[in-house]
Amino acid sequence: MSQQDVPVPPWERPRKRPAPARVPLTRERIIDAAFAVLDREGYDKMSMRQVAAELGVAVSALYAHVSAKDELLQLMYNRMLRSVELPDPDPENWQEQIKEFARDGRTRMLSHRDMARISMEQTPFTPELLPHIEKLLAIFRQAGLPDRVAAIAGDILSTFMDGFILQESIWQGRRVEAGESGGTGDKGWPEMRAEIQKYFAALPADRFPNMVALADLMVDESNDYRFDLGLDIILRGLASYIEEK
Amino acid sequence: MSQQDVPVPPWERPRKRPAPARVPLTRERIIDAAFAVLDREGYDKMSMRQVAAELGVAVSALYAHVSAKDELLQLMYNRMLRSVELPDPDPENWQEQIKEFARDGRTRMLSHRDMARISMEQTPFTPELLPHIEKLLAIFRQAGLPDRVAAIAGDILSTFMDGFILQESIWQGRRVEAGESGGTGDKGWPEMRAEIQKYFAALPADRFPNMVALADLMVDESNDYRFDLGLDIILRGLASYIEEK
DNA sequence: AGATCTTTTGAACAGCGTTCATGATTTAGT
DNA sequence: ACTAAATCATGAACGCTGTTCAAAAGATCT
Repeated sequence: MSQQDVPVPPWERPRKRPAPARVPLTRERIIDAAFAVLDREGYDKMSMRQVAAELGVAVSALYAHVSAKDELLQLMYNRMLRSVELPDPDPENWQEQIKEFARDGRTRMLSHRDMARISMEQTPFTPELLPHIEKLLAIFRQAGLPDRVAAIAGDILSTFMDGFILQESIWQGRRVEAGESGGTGDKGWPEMRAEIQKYFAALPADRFPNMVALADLMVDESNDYRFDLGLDIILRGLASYIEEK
Repeated sequence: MSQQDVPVPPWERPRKRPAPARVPLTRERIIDAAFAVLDREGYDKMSMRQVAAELGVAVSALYAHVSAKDELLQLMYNRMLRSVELPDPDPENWQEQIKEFARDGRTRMLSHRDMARISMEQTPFTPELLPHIEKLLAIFRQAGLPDRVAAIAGDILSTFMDGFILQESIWQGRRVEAGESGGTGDKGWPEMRAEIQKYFAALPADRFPNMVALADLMVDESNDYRFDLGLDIILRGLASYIEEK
């Protein structure tokens, strides 16, 4: 930024050509800007025009590097899981390996606002994903899962992950919306949770006995806890197929 | 339709007022039209303007009955699960009960194009859903699940359902898109599946041994089969908690 | 320095959700 | 039956969206 405001000092110019005056637009820079806008404004407001504005550039300039918004979203998706790495199969610890993979994935997703929305729209079998799918398959197979289960276990898992995180971020989105309108409406997570819990507990007990009874458990637990429990349920289910081989 | 083109015959006019000449716009009619547009054009093209056109009415007329597009989508969502009914808990058959519920839900979703997209955006605890959640809880608890598991079992299940169906419909969407462009590109499901399978099988076997080995199983099975297997995995996982009570 | 090729621009198109004053139509009161 | 009141639908407008394209600007090479 400041590099292009200040003239380049002579002693730092060993290059033949004085380095391009204008920093050229690249895919990488566009993706960076897109993430900046996404994190600041959210998915709904992340328009091409906003991204261009972030770069101080005309909208149409983007289309020289990116064929459409869909492609940009795909690039963002790929960027996000660029550094994902799965361990080699360790049949003793396969459940823990999978859990760690899932938790890491969730952390990645949540590290960018509304990322789950973007992830959901992507085709599940992108070339960048193939190595990860391969490793997942390896882990499942070496754990002893029958092939027909191993073949779709990854599907089930990623479906759960995407779905869970998407729901999670939709909830967060609602909270922000509600907070924007009113002056005192900027209620945080705990307040909102308390409200819902109160609402559940106040339901007519004759028609909703179970909801009233479980109001605490349904709402009070953190998303981390619920995610882990869901993960555990799925892994137990998968494990139950091992003997059948 | 033809009722307003042809003058009303005198012998069929026992009403004081000759029945409103213009059929009044109602929420129900708007929802009907919205579904018509959705099924015909898909989610992306289902605009307020299209819905209004479907009714032969100005766009702004809709806003007298529906506060915003979000509300219309919510109404569509509620309409879809209006007739959902869950059985009373039968602890002997709880797994089969849940499976039937899930299969019925999936059928409903798939009966309207892109319905999963709409469903995903909805808050999970809408008043219309409460009775269903209550019954689900009843089934899970009477089956012997510990409370902390029963409380989020419904969450896990619906997350899986929504996620799975959404992925499913995104795939279908891609297929349609691809089919629209090219003349011979109108490839059906089986052709596409065969292509992907071929692609998997043709991967370098040294780097992707598991994918090559499981190419058939990963792609060849129908969505119904995969959905049922996923369901079974989750139910087995849930069942594994029963003893711990 | 001039010509070539790449990148960026600005304007435009068609469509979107939403609002609002105006005009039409149905309902209610006398 | 005729008028006053309330309801409903309209069309135009605002500000936004993704995307295209001829023209201008910039960098590169001879």
